[in-house]
Amino acid sequence: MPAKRERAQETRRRIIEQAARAIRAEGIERVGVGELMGRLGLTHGGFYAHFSSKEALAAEAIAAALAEQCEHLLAASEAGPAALVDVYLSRAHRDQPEQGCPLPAVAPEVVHGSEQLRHAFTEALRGYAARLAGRLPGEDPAAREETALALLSGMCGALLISRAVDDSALADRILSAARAAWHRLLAQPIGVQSSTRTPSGSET
Amino acid sequence: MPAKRERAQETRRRIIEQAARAIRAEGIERVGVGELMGRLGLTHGGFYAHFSSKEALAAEAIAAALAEQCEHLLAASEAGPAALVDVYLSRAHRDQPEQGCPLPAVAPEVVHGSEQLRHAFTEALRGYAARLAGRLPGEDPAAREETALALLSGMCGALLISRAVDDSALADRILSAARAAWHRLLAQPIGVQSSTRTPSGSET
DNA sequence: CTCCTCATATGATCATCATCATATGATCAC
DNA sequence: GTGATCATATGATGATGATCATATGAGGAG
Repeated sequence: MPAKRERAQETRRRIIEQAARAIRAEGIERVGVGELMGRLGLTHGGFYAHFSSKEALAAEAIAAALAEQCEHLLAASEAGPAALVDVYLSRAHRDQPEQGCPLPAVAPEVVHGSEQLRHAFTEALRGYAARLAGRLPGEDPAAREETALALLSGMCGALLISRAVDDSALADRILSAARAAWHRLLAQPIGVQSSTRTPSGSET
Repeated sequence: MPAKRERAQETRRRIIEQAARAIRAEGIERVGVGELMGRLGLTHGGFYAHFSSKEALAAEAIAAALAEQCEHLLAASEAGPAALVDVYLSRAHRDQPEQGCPLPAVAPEVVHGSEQLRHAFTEALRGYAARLAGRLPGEDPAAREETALALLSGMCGALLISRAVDDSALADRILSAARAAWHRLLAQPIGVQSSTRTPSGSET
């Protein structure tokens, strides 16, 4: 009975895909199981044939969204780290959360989530930062990874606040200010802590 | 009948104060009206004598929390902008969200909140950034305000991700990496956009 | 052709929660 | 002291939503 099983797997995949979009746009808690299934032309009942709980789905959806966003950023960063910043902190990214980075939408909910959810989030983030680090300037791989963590979390915050704000002019200023800051920072690699080393590498 | 009215005003104040703490620790949606009143030794019924809705309370509580945190940061920044960064991105701040900055906890919920809530948030944030800007290095007031926006949103993101993560070592790395990044940035003022001006001022 | 299996649907159930309607009981005016 | 007033309490109500129990119906096996 391969046909049936394939169909089920395909449904499962579609649920994750849809959840990955919905969660980024609305957050985990605001997306109901029934609503999610409804968007796929299904009903709520079948959900638990695929996932043990809503949180289990959330964990998979977050990982999927992070991986997708990571690919997107890696592609953008082929033009250099400045391009990466510009893509992340763009108005397009701010205004299309369902296609973008899941961090701003889900991080606050992960804080209060189950152990399982937090672990899935952590591992996905680790991979995200590690891959991004390869695109950053600097010689020391450890320092590049620190930079990646600071950059990701920092840009995530700017995007989040920019989305929360009422006034579009202020929202734009937040984005452009953050872009300027990170452009500066990436122009020279960051040493660990406050120890200032001899700066060396510059662009990719 | 002043005694009665004073009592009611005092109760109202206590509700806001308690909400400001609870919201920072758990987010708006996770804090129920009944639970909140219960923590004050009251019951849920009287709530609507003080506030027209839960969101109205949230708007006031967020503004109160932002103002409180602003005072705290201003005090810390008397030792210079680096101290401000160190206080915000400290483990203590990460581990005591109910006493700290409301941005990481509430921003994601504000994004999907009512117009009223978003507006209250925006105005409070504007004041927060403006006051902080006074403590930042640089000659141009406009540029200092840009820096304040980038700094606030960026640090908020680092704190948020640090709280979400499972692994305390990784959480600490996020904080220290962000500290290093912002120390660097504040060592020289940021120009607007990517236009590079002649850097001038340095520390406080 | 008939039965079985499994993916999905239908229809509870149970909990949580914001909100409102009404009751109570203390404080204040007279 | 006695009645009015208002802050707070008690007790619905209605909505939402996760989860589960059971039904259905289309494949595939014999």
